[in-house]
Amino acid sequence: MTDPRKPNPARRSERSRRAILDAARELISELGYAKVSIESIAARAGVGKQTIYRWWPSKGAVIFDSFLALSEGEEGMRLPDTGDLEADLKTVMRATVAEFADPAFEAPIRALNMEIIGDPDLAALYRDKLARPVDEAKKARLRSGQQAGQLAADADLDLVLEVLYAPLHQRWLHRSGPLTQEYADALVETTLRAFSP
Amino acid sequence: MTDPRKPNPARRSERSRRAILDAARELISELGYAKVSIESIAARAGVGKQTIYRWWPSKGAVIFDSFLALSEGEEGMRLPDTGDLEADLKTVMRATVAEFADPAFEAPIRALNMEIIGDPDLAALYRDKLARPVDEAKKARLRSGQQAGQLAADADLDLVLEVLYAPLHQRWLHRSGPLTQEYADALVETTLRAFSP
Amino acid sequence: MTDPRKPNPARRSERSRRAILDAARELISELGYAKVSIESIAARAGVGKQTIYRWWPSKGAVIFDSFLALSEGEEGMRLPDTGDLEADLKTVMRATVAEFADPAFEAPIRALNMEIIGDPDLAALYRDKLARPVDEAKKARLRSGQQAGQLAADADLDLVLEVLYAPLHQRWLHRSGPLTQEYADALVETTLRAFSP
Amino acid sequence: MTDPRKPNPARRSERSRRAILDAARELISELGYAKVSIESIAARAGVGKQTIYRWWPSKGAVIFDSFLALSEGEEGMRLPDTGDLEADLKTVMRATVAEFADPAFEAPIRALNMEIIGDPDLAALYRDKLARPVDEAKKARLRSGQQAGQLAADADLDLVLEVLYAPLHQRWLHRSGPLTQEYADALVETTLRAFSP
DNA sequence: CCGTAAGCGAGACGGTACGTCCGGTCTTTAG
DNA sequence: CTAAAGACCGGACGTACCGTCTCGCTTACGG
Repeated sequence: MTDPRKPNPARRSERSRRAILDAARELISELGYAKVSIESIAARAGVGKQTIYRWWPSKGAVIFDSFLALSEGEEGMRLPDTGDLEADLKTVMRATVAEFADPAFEAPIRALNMEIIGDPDLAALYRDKLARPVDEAKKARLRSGQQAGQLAADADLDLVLEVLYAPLHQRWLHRSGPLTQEYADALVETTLRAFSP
Repeated sequence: MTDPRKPNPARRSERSRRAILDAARELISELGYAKVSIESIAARAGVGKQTIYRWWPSKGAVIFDSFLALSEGEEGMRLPDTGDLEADLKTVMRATVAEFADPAFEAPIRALNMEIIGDPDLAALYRDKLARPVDEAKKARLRSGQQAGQLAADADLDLVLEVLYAPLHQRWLHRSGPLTQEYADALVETTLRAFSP
Repeated sequence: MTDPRKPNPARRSERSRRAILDAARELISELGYAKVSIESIAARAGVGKQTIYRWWPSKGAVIFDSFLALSEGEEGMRLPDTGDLEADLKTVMRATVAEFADPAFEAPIRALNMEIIGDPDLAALYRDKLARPVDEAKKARLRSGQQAGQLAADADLDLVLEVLYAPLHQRWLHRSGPLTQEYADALVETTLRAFSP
Repeated sequence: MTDPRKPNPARRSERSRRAILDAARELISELGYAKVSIESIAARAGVGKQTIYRWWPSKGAVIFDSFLALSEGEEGMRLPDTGDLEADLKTVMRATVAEFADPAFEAPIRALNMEIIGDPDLAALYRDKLARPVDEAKKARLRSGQQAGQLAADADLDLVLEVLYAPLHQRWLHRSGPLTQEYADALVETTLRAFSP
């Protein structure tokens, strides 16, 4: 017996769903998170407000889903593995730095982060759907390095990831310092020293 | 010639200022950042809305100031220095972990972080008024450890601080893992190994 | 060739029709006209909204029909004819007063009147289907009185009916005075005096 | 001690009040009662919705007040008194017929009547503020006729008014017959015959 | 020491957006 | 092919706050 108050997902309009997620992403890029309203998303998407409220519990959830939709195809994500862990990590970290520097990415990702910080449910969803797959790919590369003797065999890979990425992420979030390639390199070197065999 | 539109700070009512900052902090603790409105702050403080708008440019600024007011007396902050850098850092990190675990601190600090992430001006203010003094105290202890040969002489102390604190901060912000004393210890050990002489 | 947009009455579900009309009357009694929506009628009747829109052009039409259904059997309506016109009219008028006093009748009839006032089409339908049969029965009794010399031979019976009923109806609609049996009697007496031979 | 939830009438903006009442009357004339929304009134008046909700409990109340505002100046209403009651009443009744024929009056008055029928509070207000003054003026003329021996000395003037006006009013409300000057005359003659000395 | 200009509480104002309800249309599935 | 179910677009509802704007009223200078 299903709860009659819940909408029936089978009848959901795919056209509307896409229009809403697209509109959400566009508006966030154009106006910034705070100035985007559910009304403006509905208007831009050519959709009734109720259609948004029927399927999402909050503005944050819509925005979150608009990100999820973006990264839908990237299932089999894989990091470079040249055999040189330090070089590979630097490549990846520099790419992350570049991403943060791109204003088209900046605004929406920042908006997503604000949402996540304030909403535990969204945070959990974020970890499951967006962060974990990426982290697993990174840990796969780290494990490969571990087997190659470039990392301590007993290193806690989650901790390694945090030491590697958290400083970068924090600098970006708080704008507390420049995000340069040198900084990315320094973080890689520091992390590898900390977890050297 | 003074601008007639700018209020005269000399006439400012200290009673109102305190009432507003207190009300802001209380409401944030009770309701969380998002549900606190300027109107509710004014009502709780027994103050006209205009009195808030006269002295603060935004809700974020009020909340920020309410924090500033708290840490006003702590000017001469000083970290313990027993000569054992690792032990001292663990003491401090464990204290930070305890702070994050206290729900009375949690909500307001989280609110402050959300504000800072979204508002560059506030972020700058935060760094100057709140973060820098604390960081300087921490760096002073690190420098002392450096002179004692417990840290590489050429270590970039800002980077050390980031490696030490950012993972903890990120875990808390994203609720991506448990904040335990063991975790605090592990971060200290990892950091010291990374920057060992 | 039939118009494909028009539903085929032959296929109409009698079960649904009754359920809708019953639900409409019940809801009007319970909530009053203004608070009854087509959605609530459909829900109460266990019927899709489309089934209502397929067969009725407006909420008013549904409500109107729900009345029509009630008075379906009363085709051969007939007023008492004891030979004493005044006595017979008083009997009928007192019955009308009693009807208006019954709250179970009050709400729906009031709703019907509001609909009729605002919608000329409905008003025409009302006159044809509901008012005329009753009025004809009344005029039959008046005509009988006319032949008995209790009413002027040239009296306009439509006018007589209006003078007799309109004051009562207006008092009820506007709640501008008490609806008592004395009042009913007074109207009969007044009318008979006005149209005495 | 005043109820703090009630707005302070002293601060009320006269400009807004007039703009709202004017907009309401205009829109009713243009669109009819059912199609006028509070939002459209607010928009037309250049006023925030809250300003309407602050001072009126319902759409009906606004529309009612817009009528009240119209008849504000007509305090000392007085009917013609030529000494010939029948002639004077015919003059007045014909004027009423003409009013009902004017489409500019028709729509708003009809709207007002629908409101009154459905809302007892509004009905009471209507009787006190709009109907009573007019009725008193009419009764004054009737009383004068009574003293001149043109009306039975013991006639209940309220009843006289009802017999005189209710048929006309009902015909108009239900559109159940033509509103002609002959009809007006017939009503006057009928009424005077019913209440002749 | 007194007028006057400021800050103050209160709260009305024009607005924007909220989240809900319903109108009327359209689509899917079952019978 | 009808009917139920219910999603859809649209738009009004009544509420909450926004930031601005008077109101009187204290309160503290400055002539």
